[in-house]
Amino acid sequence: MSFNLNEGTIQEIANGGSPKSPVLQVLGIKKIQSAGAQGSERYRLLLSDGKHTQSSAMLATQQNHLVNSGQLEQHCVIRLEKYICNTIQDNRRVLIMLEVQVLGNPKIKIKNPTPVNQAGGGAPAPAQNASFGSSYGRRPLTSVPQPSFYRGGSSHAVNGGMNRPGNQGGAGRPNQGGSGASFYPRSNVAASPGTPGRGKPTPIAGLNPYQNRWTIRARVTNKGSIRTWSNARGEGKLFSMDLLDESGEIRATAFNDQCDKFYDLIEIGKVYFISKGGLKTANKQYTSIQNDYEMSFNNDTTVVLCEDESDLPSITYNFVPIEKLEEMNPNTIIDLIGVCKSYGDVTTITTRQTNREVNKRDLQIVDMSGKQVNLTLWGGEADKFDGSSCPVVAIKGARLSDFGGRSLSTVGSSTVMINPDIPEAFQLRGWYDKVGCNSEAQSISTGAGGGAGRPTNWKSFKQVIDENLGTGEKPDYFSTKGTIVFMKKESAMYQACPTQDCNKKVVDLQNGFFSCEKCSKEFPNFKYRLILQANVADYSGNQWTTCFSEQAETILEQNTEYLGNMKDQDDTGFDQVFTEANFKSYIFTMRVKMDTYNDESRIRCSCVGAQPVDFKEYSKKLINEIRQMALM
DNA sequence: CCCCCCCC
Repeated sequence: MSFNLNEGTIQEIANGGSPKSPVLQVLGIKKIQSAGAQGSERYRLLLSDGKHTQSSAMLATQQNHLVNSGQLEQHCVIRLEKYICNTIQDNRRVLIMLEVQVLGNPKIKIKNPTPVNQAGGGAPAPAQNASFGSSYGRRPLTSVPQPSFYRGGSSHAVNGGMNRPGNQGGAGRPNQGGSGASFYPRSNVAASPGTPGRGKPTPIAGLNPYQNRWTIRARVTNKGSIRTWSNARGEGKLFSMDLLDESGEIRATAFNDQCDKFYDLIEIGKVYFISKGGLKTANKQYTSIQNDYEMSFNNDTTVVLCEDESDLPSITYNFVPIEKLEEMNPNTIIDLIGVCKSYGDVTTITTRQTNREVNKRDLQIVDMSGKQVNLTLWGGEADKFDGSSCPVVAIKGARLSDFGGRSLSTVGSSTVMINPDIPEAFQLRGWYDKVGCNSEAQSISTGAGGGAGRPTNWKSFKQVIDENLGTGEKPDYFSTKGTIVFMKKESAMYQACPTQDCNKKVVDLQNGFFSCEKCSKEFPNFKYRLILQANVADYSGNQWTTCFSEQAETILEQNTEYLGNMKDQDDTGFDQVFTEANFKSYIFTMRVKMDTYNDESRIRCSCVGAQPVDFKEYSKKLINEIRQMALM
């Protein structure tokens, strides 16, 4: 395969131009790890257009998955669908790659490019917001105000509104020098000496603590209520908000004076010019906002409403599949999307610390990973939730807890969206209606609402061997649809201690008394117990298994006492029971565990459950498996 | 400068 790079585009960008969707080659990828915060990696790329190279290109964090998944690697040829260029100190330009399409990998460097001349002279930085691809209009749906699809992939943004007609290549958005005034509309909201007047807003992705003259243009996607605190270091009040633009997102907090000054002004969903404020390293433990830094408002901070805002996205997500939650540390804050398969009633609990009454509701959320997780909603969110249509639920900023394995809970700063108008939601809807609704998801949450007890772990006998089940420290449990093919009739019953809950085999003293070693007592009687060795076959193989009383009674369709009497008095009838029980099928739940006896280790399989086959349910499972295979 | 966010 041969690739044509768009030669000259790197120089054009360096000069302040904004060529549309340039095709470039990635010559190098360097991971930049920020100190402290986990998961805050950034990738710096060396780009080539065949003629020049550009070394200060940063991949927007929302695109990190391309590198992490191996799709984007050295020598890949890419089409840069969306990017912005940010001038930093000494007039250097940093290219932020917002959306990248990988075209292929020729595995070698194309041509012999030389570093681009960065000194763009006094070039007036005409179009920093360059070359944004088209958006697809979508009809408004649920809670997203005037949503429109903005960008695909596992993390994406939703536009705050449809693009205006003719909005191509920057028309209708901030552009060349003089028209900047329209970009900074006169505002009566909070005019101040610091009101921005000239230049272009800084992309949020370009904010850093080493630069203090900046103005961002951002949508408030979330706003907390005013909270007060009091600790050893003092006391005060604050509120936090999440800010979003095309390049990224950041959390901002206003303390004390700024809290009073800005609380009423800031409204969720609106776009503001915000300039000057402190930036410090973000503590990711408390937020799912994808930014290494966090903003705090200070005395110099100005906030000006921007009414012309339909081009800005209204929310971004960084969804984590449910199956990944099991590997994550509890207490992290994550974004999740899934279908609400079932839900509980609203219940009221009393908090331990403050004796406050609060409402809660548990939802069971499934996604295409085939896993299920319990999600707790609180307060008004719990009250108003209606799950009757199995809606898609997207949560930004849910807290992962280790209760019952893993479960999720909303917190004050979480945003819950029902049936959001985003590609993932449509995909989930389609999957759930066809496949998910008929399949049994494996819950990663046990306990309240998380699905009763252990999820069914379907394994064939062959899989049990292939996957070495039962060889670990703890026993493994699995279920299979199996058929009894042979039973050891002679040893199926034994004489046990008559004491309640002591099932120890007794010794017949041949004098009318029976001795129990465990109880150290002799009894004039005994009780029969079942211990049935049965050979069970499924489609893949067969397995000897030990069935104790309850399961053996199910399989033999007789009660133990009655069988015992038969064994003593009615040989023919006793035989008949086994003949009739043979070749019957059940859903067997087995426990497998390594057992060492006389230095010999072997896997012991005991039957802990034998349910009659519910053919309708079992067929659903098979149909679903066939559908899953068709999807592969 | 907060970072609490409930219950099983």
